Amino acid sequence: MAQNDTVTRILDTAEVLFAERGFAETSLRTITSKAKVNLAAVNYHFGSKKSLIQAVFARYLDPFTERFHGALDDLERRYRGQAIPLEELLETMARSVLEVPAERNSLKVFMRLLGLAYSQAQGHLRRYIQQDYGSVFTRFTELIRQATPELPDAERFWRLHFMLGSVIFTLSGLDALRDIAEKDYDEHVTVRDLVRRLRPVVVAAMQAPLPAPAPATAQEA
Amino acid sequence: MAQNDTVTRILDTAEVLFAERGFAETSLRTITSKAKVNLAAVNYHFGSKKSLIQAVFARYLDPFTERFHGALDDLERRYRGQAIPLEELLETMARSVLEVPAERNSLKVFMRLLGLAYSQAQGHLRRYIQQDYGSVFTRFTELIRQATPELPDAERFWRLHFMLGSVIFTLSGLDALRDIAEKDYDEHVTVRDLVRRLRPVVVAAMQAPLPAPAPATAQEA
DNA sequence: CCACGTTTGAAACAATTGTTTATAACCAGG
DNA sequence: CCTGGTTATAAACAATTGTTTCAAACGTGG
Repeated sequence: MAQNDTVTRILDTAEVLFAERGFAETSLRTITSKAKVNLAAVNYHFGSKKSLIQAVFARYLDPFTERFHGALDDLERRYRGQAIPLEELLETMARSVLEVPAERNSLKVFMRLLGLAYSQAQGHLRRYIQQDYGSVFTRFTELIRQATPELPDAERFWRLHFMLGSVIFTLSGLDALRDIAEKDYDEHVTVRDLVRRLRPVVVAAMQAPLPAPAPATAQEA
Repeated sequence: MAQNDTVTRILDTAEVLFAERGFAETSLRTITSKAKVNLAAVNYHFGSKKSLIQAVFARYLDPFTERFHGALDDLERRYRGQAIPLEELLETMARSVLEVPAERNSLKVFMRLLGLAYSQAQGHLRRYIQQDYGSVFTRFTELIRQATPELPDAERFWRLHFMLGSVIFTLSGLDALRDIAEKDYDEHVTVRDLVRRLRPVVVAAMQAPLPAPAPATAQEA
């Protein structure tokens, strides 16, 4: 029934095609023909291509934010006011991300979509995500702030984005990188492997010594 | 003269438009009209849109690889056979990247283009870059290998890409992130500032402790 | 000055895009 | 049964895309 439903058939097909070809490079005709659905169905059910893209994201992000909020609730309850250790916070986020595909498609697709959203020029997508799902991120960063009181606010901001870049970049480009890695080293790596490898790196990065202060150059005030 | 030359006018306009809107989202008509050049000029001088894109990259990457190779030559000469320290290698790479805009446009545009190239689905662009400019990267990673003998090869491979992600992600999304950072914290941050902030983070990440070995899960051999 | 290869110009091309329209099929509730 | 709103279908739409064509303009070597 869910499989035969036109709406979910469109979403299922669209998310895969978007992930492997990008948004602009995926036409509605490609989606509808592969989904065995009439072309007009997209505009009928979603209104426009743009809305379809957002719907694809919502289907991933809604379960994720719910889980993540719940996990953070648990954490705060357990630590009741005390600062939650950095490792716990990162661990919780990783666990929440890894749990998403239980309700949806592969985690690989999800990360690829996220990567596309952030690299999208102009950034209507990033703005949409920020607007509808920014609150979890805000809550998370605030907890990170309490876990790393020694870091200046600006420094923490940038380091968080450094790490966000590591995660999104490697996980969204996983297929291409895996090909290289498999050829050069034996290993067949999974998303979970990468998350495991990311953990100590992220912790070390957040706890790295502060950079040398900016040198006063001639062209600056 | 260089300014009046049709070819360079096309390239100058294209790289800016590509950087701020993406490749698929930038039409040849937008480029040629903004460059005050006839529409057919692109196909006449470059053959196709695809070739134009590659030409835009070549104009950045050619000077970069030349400088970078030269800088690595200097380093190897100075250390004559001994392993070059990690910090030196990173410092050299950063300096080479920062020097590029001296010959070309802004560094911001360069990083944005790199980010787009890597996030491009399918990845013909990534393949083109790898094919024509992969040798410098290979040389660099070999030196990194000698500088971090304690790291398993696969681990170093992934950590390098983690860091590549940090750099490309933050620097290519600089404009959007800067807006947030400026609002929340005072600072007006430049690319050079980010590179300075990246240094200790990258070093710490590369030297982080090894991850816990992969747990033997049920579905794995 | 003329002739010839190079570059520019305006127009047309064929293909593809997202979206809309009008009609048909469906499928419940009276 | 049939009637009314919901969904599916095929066709057309208008706009935009990259590319090609062919004639005009250019500029340089004879």
